[in-house]
Amino acid sequence: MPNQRELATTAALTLPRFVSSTVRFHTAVADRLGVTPAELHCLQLVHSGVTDSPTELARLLGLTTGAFTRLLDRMERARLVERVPDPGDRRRLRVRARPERMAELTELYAPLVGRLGEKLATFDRRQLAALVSFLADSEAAADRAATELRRGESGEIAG
Amino acid sequence: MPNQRELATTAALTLPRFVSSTVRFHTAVADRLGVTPAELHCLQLVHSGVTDSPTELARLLGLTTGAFTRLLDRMERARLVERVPDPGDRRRLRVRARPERMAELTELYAPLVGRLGEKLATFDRRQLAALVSFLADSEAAADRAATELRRGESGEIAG
DNA sequence: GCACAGTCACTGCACGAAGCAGTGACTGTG
DNA sequence: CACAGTCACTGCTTCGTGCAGTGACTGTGC
Repeated sequence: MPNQRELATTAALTLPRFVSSTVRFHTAVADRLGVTPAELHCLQLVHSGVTDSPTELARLLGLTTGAFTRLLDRMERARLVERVPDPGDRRRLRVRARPERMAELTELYAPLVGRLGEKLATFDRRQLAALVSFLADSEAAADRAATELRRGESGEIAG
Repeated sequence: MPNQRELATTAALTLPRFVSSTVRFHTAVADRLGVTPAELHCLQLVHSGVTDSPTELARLLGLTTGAFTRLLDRMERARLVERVPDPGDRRRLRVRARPERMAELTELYAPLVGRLGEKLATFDRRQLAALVSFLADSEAAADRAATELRRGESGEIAG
């Protein structure tokens, strides 16, 4: 049974390469949709129902509201999303993903999803449970790590 | 036992969010190092010994050699890498990562690696084997999907 | 041994994405 | 009804990247 230190070492070696291929895939999907990686990121946040508020989206993307306004302009021009006025507060706006373009997004993910689905089918219940749990934790850990890194951004390492 | 269709559906829902958090983490690490995501990607390629050829690195990053020259300029100025002349062919160059800065990179990854290591320690052999195999396949699949997307980039979807 | 095409890294120029700072519309509170 | 706060939006600037062209160098054919 491998101990924790060995596992951490393995993870340290594997993780960066894994992250890199993931980023590369994400970028390729974005290119195919004709958008930047940040725009794709935004699209997925909206599409998966995390939020539809521009200010909140800007925060999640690490952008200023000004930059996000331009991003919205581009995405609306590309017919990926539309701006919907908020009936309760006329300062506000809601961002809605256009279903017809979402199909394209799903399509671009399909080859990867399909291959991974095949792979998953070779696992038994316990293995699947471990995997699902691990992926959920990884997502949370990555988000947390990203947030922590952003928070302490100014100055510490600069040298 | 869940069938393949169900698994693919689950994967389709989970994957984009997982990819997004990963990208977000990668971007945060890059910001902390004071480099762009592309530069970090390059750094990892060099550091992990994939290649040290500028032309090859540019290809892997999806950049032109011109753009890559600028990228190298910035990374060399940031003391992340250095240009080393190739003794065999005086047109050529080799890119070498600076070990002292590589420690910082490892450090930035450490929190994530640590948490995932802890999680891994709760799994048994069969579960670990499944996970390792799945991650390896995912990396390969993501790379392949990215390459395919890049290859067929021009025109098909544009409408 | 010498010209010549090919390769490699590097340099103007242009464009696009994003930060910063400021503006105008709108909200809720005293 | 005045006033501070919020929200999205607009100049201006900076920076990363693509494109096209340049100069140094290589190996091959004559």
